[in-house]
Amino acid sequence: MDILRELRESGLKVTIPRLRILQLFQEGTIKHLSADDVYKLLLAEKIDVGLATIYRVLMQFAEAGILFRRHFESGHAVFELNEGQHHDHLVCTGCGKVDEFVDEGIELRQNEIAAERGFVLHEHALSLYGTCAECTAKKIPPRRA
Amino acid sequence: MDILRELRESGLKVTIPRLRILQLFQEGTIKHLSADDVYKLLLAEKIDVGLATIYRVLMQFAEAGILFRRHFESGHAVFELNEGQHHDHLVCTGCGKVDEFVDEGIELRQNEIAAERGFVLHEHALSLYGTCAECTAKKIPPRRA
DNA sequence: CTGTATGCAAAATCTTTGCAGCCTG
DNA sequence: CAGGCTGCAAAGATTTTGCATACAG
Repeated sequence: MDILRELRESGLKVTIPRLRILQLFQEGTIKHLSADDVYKLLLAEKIDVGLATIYRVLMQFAEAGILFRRHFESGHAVFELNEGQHHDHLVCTGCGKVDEFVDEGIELRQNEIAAERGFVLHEHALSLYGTCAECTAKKIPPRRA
Repeated sequence: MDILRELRESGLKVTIPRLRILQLFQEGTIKHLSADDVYKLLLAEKIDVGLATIYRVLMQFAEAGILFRRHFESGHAVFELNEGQHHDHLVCTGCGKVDEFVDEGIELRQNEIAAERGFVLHEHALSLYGTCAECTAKKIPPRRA
């Protein structure tokens, strides 16, 4: 199993919480999960786990490069699988849906801008906030800033 | 005074805390301030103010469109003056310095991307994280994710 | 005067840490 | 069997809310 290898290569012991958490992300049903989301999902599976463990595991996964930690405007962190391919986010403020995209042109300009200012870029986050087609149809108003 | 008008137009009474907070941002010495930054600055000015008031005022200013509320990777919110001109951020993870930029090409692509997906865009945030020239010279390593 | 705004303290969130015992390798 | 891992509870950090009093208009 590929999950096992990923854990071992990070020097992490294979435990029930780690396995289940990683599986949750790899299933891909919901790509962006907060610590609390994960907690609730595991409890629903009758897995006896503490929130503290979730936070510790998510942090370790992020440090190991297995997951990314994102901060949308929500005030709390959400995690998503690192699938190699970098991408940016399009967040619907109506229903919370998160869409992903990549744009080569934008990536290039970012590097140019950083270079012009003498910055060595090691990460970037582009998030677009809007109302998706369904929410527009339902006339759900843009969330206030 | 222009500050007074801005407050009155938002239907907010002109009080010492509001005046001082708005002045802090308009002075522009530091463009991005957290609630706690503002609190400390006001205390240093011998102004008797509570943290709760700062949060309330910052929130009201953000709702009135006077300030923007940003979430960089720090886990807490920072505010900056709404100077009309939209811009994005280049954050140094070494010293915390925040640089600003605008790129017409990126703006255009963002709108196209949103349109392609049926989103009505009402906001976006692009933050580049890197190491600035000075920190690179001092060999300050990129902060871990 | 009237309704807002404020300071203080308590509560609510989200996240991290300490600790004794459990489990993987 | 040793060291890492876990759950629980407590502590931290940031932000919000309740309430009586103070102040702007």
